[in-house]
Amino acid sequence: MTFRTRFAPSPTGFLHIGGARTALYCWLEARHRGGEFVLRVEDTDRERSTDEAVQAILDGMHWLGLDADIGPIYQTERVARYREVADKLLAEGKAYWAYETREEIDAMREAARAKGEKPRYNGYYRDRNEPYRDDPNRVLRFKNPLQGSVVFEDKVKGRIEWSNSELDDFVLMRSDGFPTYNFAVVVDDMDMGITEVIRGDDHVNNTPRQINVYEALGAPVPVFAHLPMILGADGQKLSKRHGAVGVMQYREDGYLPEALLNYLVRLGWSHGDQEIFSRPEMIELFDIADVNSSASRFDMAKLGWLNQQYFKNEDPARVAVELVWHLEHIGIDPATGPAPAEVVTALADRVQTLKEMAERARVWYTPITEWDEKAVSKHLGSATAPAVLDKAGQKLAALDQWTVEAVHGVIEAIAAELELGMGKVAQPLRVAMTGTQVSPSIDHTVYLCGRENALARIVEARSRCVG
RNA sequence: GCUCCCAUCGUCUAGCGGUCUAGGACGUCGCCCUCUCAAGGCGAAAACACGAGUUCGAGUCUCGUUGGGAGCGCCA
Repeated sequence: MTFRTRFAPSPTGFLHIGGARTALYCWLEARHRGGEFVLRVEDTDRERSTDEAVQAILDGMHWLGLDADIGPIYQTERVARYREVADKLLAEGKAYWAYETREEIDAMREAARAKGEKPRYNGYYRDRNEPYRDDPNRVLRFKNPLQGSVVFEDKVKGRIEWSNSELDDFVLMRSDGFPTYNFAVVVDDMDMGITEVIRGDDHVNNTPRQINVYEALGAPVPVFAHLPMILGADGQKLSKRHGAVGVMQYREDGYLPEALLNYLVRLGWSHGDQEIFSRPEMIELFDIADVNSSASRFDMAKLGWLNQQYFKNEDPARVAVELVWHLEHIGIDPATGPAPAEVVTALADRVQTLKEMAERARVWYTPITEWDEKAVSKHLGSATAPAVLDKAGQKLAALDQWTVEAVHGVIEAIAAELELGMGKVAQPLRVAMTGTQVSPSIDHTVYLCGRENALARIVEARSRCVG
């Protein structure tokens, strides 16, 4: 039997951070065990499912590189199959029709709650053997065992036991003829040969009833692994207000998919003291059984740090591909300035997101529009600034080759000839090149401007000198 | 209310009865380096929720308390 996991999102919104981690763990577990990864879209809620959401999920998975071996499979396309299985359960006396109205069900629950009991369906039609009626309220309910308990060994939570007396006869098929989640998942996981179910721990409560359905169907019960939640930085459930955004938002915000994945894999899982994991390493080392059983919080600061680690260690050409996307996103034409890979090299240790990187790269692609007053008065207003700029203009114009090293040599020569410290040379030049007093090392800053541009900016800055 | 789950530095975690005067990472703070900003180096502060057991010995096992969370739908 092939090892098989599945990721089964419902398309009622984008792929959020918790879903992304679940998808990652399913994907890793399948890869690690040499099995297959199935993507199944749980769209039986016709009210809330949208095509846009389906697309958003697909886009998110693609961006993260979590490719499925099988799927996407859509549940709505399998309705005939659910009806078939439902009929079988009905024929075998393992399910029955019930005819209560929603109001009656609500009243039933309220009454139970009032008595301090768990709100449940009371099984009124369970043993009545009433003939089938074509009632608009009719639903098919599962005959849950009355006695005993359900026990399963969760791969992350450990042994969980549930008394059948806690479970009621839940709905298998709704009055509209569509299956409920608890029924559809079982049929699907059975049909698709899923051997390991990895999902959020908000499903732990559903597991016992699902196991009962597997058993009623005579199907093998898969192994379960329930992942703890990911909370917001404040320890509260992720909401629209703090961080419950789609993974594609992380792209917009300037994070590399490899950094997000690395962050996510370490959130709830670890391998000794290791923090950085390449994709092959994750596949090799990941084991769902090593996942922590407690909830964790999402920490943007650490994500930022990791993102920067990738800026520093990945091939600049790779990061440049993403940078170009961001440059274009803010209206900069990468063709109007230095090679993006060189920008990556210059800014890698200075920013944590591609968004910042693109913003800070702006000076090399577009003319300076704003001059920081303080910077100008402090560094262009000094007594030595004019001489520095004049010399820089001459020497840079005379350079044989325009390289970072050559530019660096010019700057050192100026400092030596004028008998000035590096600060006295670098700062006026920095203001000339950028209009501000903050930028990467001065040689890179000048180099990235390009000779023509650098010389023009020196002229412009010279005119702003006091003397 | 009922059922289930969870509990080590601010955060992510290591720890699978003795090697824990609890380790690493992010963040924070200090120092160094330094052309700005960073990055980097060095160092510091910082945690076993509480209470009973079991045991020669408990962060590690058991129970309880407290505190979080999830579920109790013809949502998934």
